[in-house]
Amino acid sequence: MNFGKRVYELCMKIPKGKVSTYGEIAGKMKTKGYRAVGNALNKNKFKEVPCHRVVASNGHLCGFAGGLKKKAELLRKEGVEVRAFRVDLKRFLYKFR
DNA sequence: CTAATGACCATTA
DNA sequence: ATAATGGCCATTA
Repeated sequence: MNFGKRVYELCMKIPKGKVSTYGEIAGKMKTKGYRAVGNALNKNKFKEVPCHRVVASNGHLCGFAGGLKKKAELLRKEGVEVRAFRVDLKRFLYKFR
């Protein structure tokens, strides 16, 4: 499960109040397995990891193990403006170095 | 090993 | 704007 660990590390690297996309994460890990990234989180569903800060490339919130609603609320609590399960990537997207 | 699934993405209509 | 299609990767059955 080295792959899942990679995603885990990257997710926790996301600062509070910012969000990231599966595409960015996948690109950072030199792979195009966007789906594998989300899959790893879903299967592992680390509760100690801010996986809720990861949204789709279009800024739309995808499924979340535990409740999509919860994910939106969590993001809002962090300071991210969530509108109809959508986030403004222009302002809240954190680009990995 | 093969087939199917999924918290995806981009293109095209 | 939404809908459909093809492609990508890892995990699971």
